Amino acid sequence: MNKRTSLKDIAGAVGVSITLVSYVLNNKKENRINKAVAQKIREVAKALNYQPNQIAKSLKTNKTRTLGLIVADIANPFSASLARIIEDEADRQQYTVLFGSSDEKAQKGQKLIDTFLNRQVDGLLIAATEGMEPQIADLQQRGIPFVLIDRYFPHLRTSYVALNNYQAIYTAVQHLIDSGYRRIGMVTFNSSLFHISERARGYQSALNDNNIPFQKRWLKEVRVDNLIGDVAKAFRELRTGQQPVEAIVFTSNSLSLLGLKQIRLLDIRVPQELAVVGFDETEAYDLFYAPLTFIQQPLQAMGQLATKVLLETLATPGQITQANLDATLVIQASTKPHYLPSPELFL
Amino acid sequence: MNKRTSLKDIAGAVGVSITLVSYVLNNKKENRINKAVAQKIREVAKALNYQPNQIAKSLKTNKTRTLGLIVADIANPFSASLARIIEDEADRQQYTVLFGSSDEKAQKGQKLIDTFLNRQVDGLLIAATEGMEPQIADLQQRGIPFVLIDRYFPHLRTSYVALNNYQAIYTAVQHLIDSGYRRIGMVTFNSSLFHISERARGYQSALNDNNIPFQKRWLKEVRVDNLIGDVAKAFRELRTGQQPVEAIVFTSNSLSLLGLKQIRLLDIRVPQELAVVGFDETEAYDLFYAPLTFIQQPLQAMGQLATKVLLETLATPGQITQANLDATLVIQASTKPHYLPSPELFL
DNA sequence: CTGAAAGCGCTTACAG
DNA sequence: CTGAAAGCGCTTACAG
Repeated sequence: MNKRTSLKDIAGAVGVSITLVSYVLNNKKENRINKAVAQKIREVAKALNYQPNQIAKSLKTNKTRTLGLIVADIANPFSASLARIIEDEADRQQYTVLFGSSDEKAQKGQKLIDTFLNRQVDGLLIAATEGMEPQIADLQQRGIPFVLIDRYFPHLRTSYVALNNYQAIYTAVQHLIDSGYRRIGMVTFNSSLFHISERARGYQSALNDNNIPFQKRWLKEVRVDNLIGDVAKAFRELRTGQQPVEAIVFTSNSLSLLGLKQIRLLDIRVPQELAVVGFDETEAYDLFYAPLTFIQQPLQAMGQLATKVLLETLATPGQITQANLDATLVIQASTKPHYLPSPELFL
Repeated sequence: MNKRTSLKDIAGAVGVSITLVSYVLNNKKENRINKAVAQKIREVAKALNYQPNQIAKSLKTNKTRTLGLIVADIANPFSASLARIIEDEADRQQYTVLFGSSDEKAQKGQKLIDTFLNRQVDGLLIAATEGMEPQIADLQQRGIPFVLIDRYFPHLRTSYVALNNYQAIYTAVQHLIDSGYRRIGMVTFNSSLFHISERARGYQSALNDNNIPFQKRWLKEVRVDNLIGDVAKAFRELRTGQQPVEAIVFTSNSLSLLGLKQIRLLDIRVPQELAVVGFDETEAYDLFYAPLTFIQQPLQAMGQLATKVLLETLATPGQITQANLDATLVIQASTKPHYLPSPELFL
């Protein structure tokens, strides 16, 4: 690679000091600098195609204008969409984003944090995994700017932007009950993370508030590392026995996808035989024969707000912002009222 | 943020020079260094939780161990999956990845290139867009290490790792013809990029080699910036008139998804009324009622090879590697032979 | 076996 | 209005 032009090169060419070149190109002390000289410097800089070396700049200023983004898996549409929103918001303020996938492993998460900090990122956006609580507490204690995204730890007083998971699920279950469904199952993750337990809590509260006794066998918790098998098994169990469930709520896009696949394979009629509520908006739902009722996360708001909060924290260290954003329940045919004869029957 | 510990801090604590600390922690000149001193330095470094400042290191060594990845849109599953593979391969060699989305705009692509180069990335992985040819030529001429991925410019002698698009489509169309279909349509992008024109060429060659006269109205080119409307329109046109097509090949995951959505909305029976070949593997296809025949890209190989080629280029500048990887046609029910009565009829 | 010194490309307080 | 100088945290050729 040809040598890049440096401030020194420009200074030499114009016959001034490096200092002056730096001031001019950074638009500092404009009022005190000779206009003609400034003009000349700008011209030469352009002619030599000067591009500042951000590394050198960073070493001096201690700012890299780089953010570190840690997601569970960038290949997951949820993470990828979020990444895109964050990229755009960061770019708007001339920040660039390093990314890494933790695969839901605390150890990989820690490694990414270390790597990013060694690269002097100005701040971190972290979708935390199970077991990362001590690491997050450590970041907090060290005064490193970060914002948790999508998941957070209720016992830690840190900034975060997350979904109001309790409300999201409660609303969905209430909607099912209002539509005449009583035996309502839920497929969720086997995880101690707060956002997951909140979903279970929302589910149970909704049942409870409607005087429907919660049945343990209605709540299926699957393992992330055996998703396909566990969802299939959970689905079978929910649909068999004396009293199969009449409706199922899935609590992530991947769970919804796998659940719908089961429905298709078993040729179950939705909503006549089973009502379904999915999670997240996905193009994939468009291919399912029944338009799906789903819990829509405010992705755009979540990504933008998290980025904004982080950038504000960089400007004003120490301030803590916590946001639980509400989900929207998009109601479609997959949860049509149970007690009404299906319109299809009249065709 | 508390001050990080530097080499100086360690040197001070141990009572040796910064030089020595640097040598020890980088495992250099091991044989000439006093074991006891080295031991002590390591202990203190650990006690003070020393983490090297990569920025300072980079300024000196001119290596950042960072790669810049430019995709069309990180939110697209194809880009996101590729990003994940690249991340893993880069991580294996202690590289970190900066990413950015060009939105298929040459200008955004150029901006990303500049930003990444200013941040002194060691190399670039670029999914080029229409109009980026001069920019790529410029990179090449400046001796900047990069590898094009997924797309390349045939007139430029640069490293690239791409799909053999001609073969991919040819194979799919040949398969349709072998299965008894004659009137075969294709929905592709309206783009001058080589990988797109190669798809059209593969399509036409396959028809030609089988003595099926190519019909202009069979080849639909849609605009990226009006995808939904254009695909719907293209689909309608392919299915109407005197001689509607009997089969359609879609040439991207997004086009396939939109096409399948049309099929679902219009309640077309696949493959009885229309055979379909999709592009890329997507979980979404699992929700479509008919298992889909699709063109499978060797994503893993593509991402890994591209990253490896780039890292090799960093070690041995100037060498050029070009790879066209073959796609695999995964044959399923959506292209069942036309001339056989559908098994369904016997049920 | 060890360390003083130069230098990577910038920024900026200070002096003139 | 302008510039010499220090320094960010490292690496490494060189001297001893």
